Amino acid sequence: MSGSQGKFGGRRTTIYDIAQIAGASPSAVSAILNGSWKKRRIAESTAKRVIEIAESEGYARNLQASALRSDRSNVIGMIMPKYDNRYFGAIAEQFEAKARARGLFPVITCTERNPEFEVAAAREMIGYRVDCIIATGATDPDRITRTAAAAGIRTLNLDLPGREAPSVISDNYSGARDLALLLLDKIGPTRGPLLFLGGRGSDHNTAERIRGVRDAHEARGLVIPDSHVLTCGYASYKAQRALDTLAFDVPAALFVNSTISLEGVARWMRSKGQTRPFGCFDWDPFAALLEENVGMVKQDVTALVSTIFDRLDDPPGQADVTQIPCILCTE
Amino acid sequence: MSGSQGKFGGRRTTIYDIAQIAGASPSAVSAILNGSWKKRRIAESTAKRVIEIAESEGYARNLQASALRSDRSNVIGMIMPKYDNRYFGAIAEQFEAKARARGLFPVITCTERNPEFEVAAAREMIGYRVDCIIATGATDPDRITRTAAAAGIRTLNLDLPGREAPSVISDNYSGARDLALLLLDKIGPTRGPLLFLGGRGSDHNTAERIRGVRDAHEARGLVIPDSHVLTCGYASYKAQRALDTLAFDVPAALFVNSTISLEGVARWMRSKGQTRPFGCFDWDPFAALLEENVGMVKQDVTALVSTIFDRLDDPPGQADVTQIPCILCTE
DNA sequence: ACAACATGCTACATCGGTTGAGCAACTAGC
DNA sequence: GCTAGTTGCTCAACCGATGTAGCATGTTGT
Repeated sequence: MSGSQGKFGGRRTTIYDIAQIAGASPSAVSAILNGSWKKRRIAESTAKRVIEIAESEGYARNLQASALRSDRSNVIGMIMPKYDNRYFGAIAEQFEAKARARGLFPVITCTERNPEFEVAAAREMIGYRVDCIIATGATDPDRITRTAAAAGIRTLNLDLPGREAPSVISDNYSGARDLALLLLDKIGPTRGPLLFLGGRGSDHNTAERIRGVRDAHEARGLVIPDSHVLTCGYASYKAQRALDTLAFDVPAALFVNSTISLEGVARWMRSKGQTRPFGCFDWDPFAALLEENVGMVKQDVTALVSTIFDRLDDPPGQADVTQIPCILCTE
Repeated sequence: MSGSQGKFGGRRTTIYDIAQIAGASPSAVSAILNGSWKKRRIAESTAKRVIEIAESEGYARNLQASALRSDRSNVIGMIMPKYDNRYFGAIAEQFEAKARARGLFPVITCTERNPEFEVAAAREMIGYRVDCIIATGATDPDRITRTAAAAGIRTLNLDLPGREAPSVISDNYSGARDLALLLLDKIGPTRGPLLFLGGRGSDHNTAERIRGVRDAHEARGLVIPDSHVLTCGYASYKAQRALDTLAFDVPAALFVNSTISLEGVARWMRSKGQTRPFGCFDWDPFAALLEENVGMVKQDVTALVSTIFDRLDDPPGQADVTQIPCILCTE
C-alpha cells in the first residue's frame, strides 16, 4: 500500500508514450498539452482525446526539457535575507501569489544578509535560467545585477535600492520623520533627543531613516547628536548589547530600526527592569501590543510587491527608484 | 552602463563555446566542469585551462539541460502553509541551510492551507523533477504522496503526519500536557477548566494536543468539557470572534493552539479590557513578553529538520512517525 | 620488435519537449 | 479539370549537458 507505484520511479510518462496511445505524433501531443494547439490547427477532437489520455496516465510535462528547448523557464526568483520577521514573510507570500497569478513559478532563497551567499544564490538561479531575479533587501544588489546581466537575466531591487536596476522601496525618510515626530511629541520637547537603534549605517534605508529622524528633531528645535545614532547591525543581541554598554543614560524614548532590533530592546527592558517608550520602523502584531509601544511604521507590502511586478513589463535598461509610502500604526 | 551585456541576453556561454576556446571537446569540458574529470582520465593541465576559461567567460552550467540528461535535478522541494509566523519561518531557514549543505537546491512554496494548492504545488514540483518533496503542515499529505509517487518521486511529511510516507512531527501530546499542567497549577485547582482555543479539530496535532490537555485536567482531578474546546481554525480573527461570541464567561486561563490564534486572543483582551493568563503551543519572541503569558511551547525546529534530512537517506516504502520533544519556555 | 597496457582525449546517441517547414487530403472557385 | 486555399497533421532539427564506447598515442615488458 505504501511506496508502491512503479518500483523505482518506473519511468515517467512522456509525450511519446501518450502519442503512441493516442495514435498521434509527439509534436501534436506537445502542442496540445502546452496549449499552443489552436495556433497549430489541430482538431478539437484530437485535442480532447489526447488531454484525456494525459490525465488518465498522470502525465506531468518535464519542465526542464520544456525550458531547455524554448529558452523560457517561467521561473521567477527572489533573493531575500531572512524569513524571521513579518515583513519578509509577508513579502514572500505576496511574491508567490503574484508570481502564480502571472503563470510564473516562484523560487525564493534566503541568504542570511551575506553578500557571498547572495551572489551564490544568483548564480544558482542563473543555472536554472530563471526569467528574472528580484533582489530583496540585498546587501549588494548591484553585484547581483551584474552577475545576472552577464547571463542575460534582468534583475529588480526590492526594499533596498541599487544603481544598476530598477528599484522599488519604501519612503523611508517620510515614514521615519513622522514616527520620530510622534515620539518627540509624546515625551515632550524637553526630554529629547531620541536614541536611534539598529540597522547598518551603510545601508540606504537606514541612512534615509536617520535623515528623517534628524529632520524631525530639527522641526522641534532639537539636534540628535551622533552619539545617539547606534547603527549596531540587525541582530537582536547586538541591540541589547548596545544598550547594555551605553556610555550615557538611555534617552527618554527609542527609535528602533527593525523588529529584530526591537527584540533586543525588549529583552534589555526586561532584564534591567527599565522601560522606555519606543517607536519602531517595522511592524509585528505582538510587538504592537507591548505597553511601551508608541507607534510602528508598517511598510506597504502589497503595494511594494505589485509595483515590482508592474516593473517586470517595462523595457530593460532603466535604474529608477520608486518610493512607496509607509503606513504609521499607532495604538 | 546599465542593461549592457550582449543586448538581449546575448546568448549564454555553453560548454561548446568553452570547448572551442580551449581547443578541447565538449565532453571533456563537461566532465571538467562538473567535477567528474578525475574519474575520466583528463590531464590536470587541461582541466585547469578549461576551468580558467569558464571562469573568465562567466560560464554558468545550464542546470535544466544537466538535469534533463542525468535525470537528477538536485532540487528538493518543500510545501508549507504560510510564512507568517516564526515556526514556519524557522523551518524554511533551516530547510534551506540543510539542503544547501547537502548540495541540493531548495525550493519552497506556500499553499495557504489549501489542499488544492498543495496538490497543484506538488504537480509543479514534479514538473521540475525534484528529487524529493517535503510536505510541511500539509492538510492532506497522503494526496501529495500519491501524486508524487505516481511520478516516482518520494515525499516526507513534516509537522503533520501522513499514513503513506515517513513523518517527523513534534511530540504534541507531552508538550500540551506539560503546558496545561503549568497553567492549571498557576491559576490553582479551583479555577479550572481551561479554554482550549484554535486549530482544526480534524488535524492530528490539534487532536493530540487536546488529548494532552484533557489528561492534564484529569491529573488535577478536573474535566475539560467539550464546550471548552474551541477548534475554530487558525486565522486570528476566528479566535477573536470565538471569544467575543462565547456563550459563557471566558475561563480563568487559556490554552492557545498557535501564535496566529494568539493574535486574536491578544486583540480580544485589548478590545474588551479583559485579561487572562494564557499558554500557547507555539513560540514568538514578542508574544513571550506579554504580561499574561505563562508559558510557550517551542517546537524544536533544528531537530525536526535535521531528522527529516536523515530520513532522506533510508530506503523508501516506509511510513513511520518520528516524534520530537518540544521545549517549554516559561518566563 | 611486438604485444599489453595505460593515458588522454573525442564521437555520438541521448534526455523530453518545441517549432518551422512541409505534406497529404479535401473543398472552392472558375 | 486544374489551381488555390484550407485543414489537420507529421518530420526532423534543435536546446545544452552527459557518459559510454572507442581511438590514437606513449610506455613498458620480454
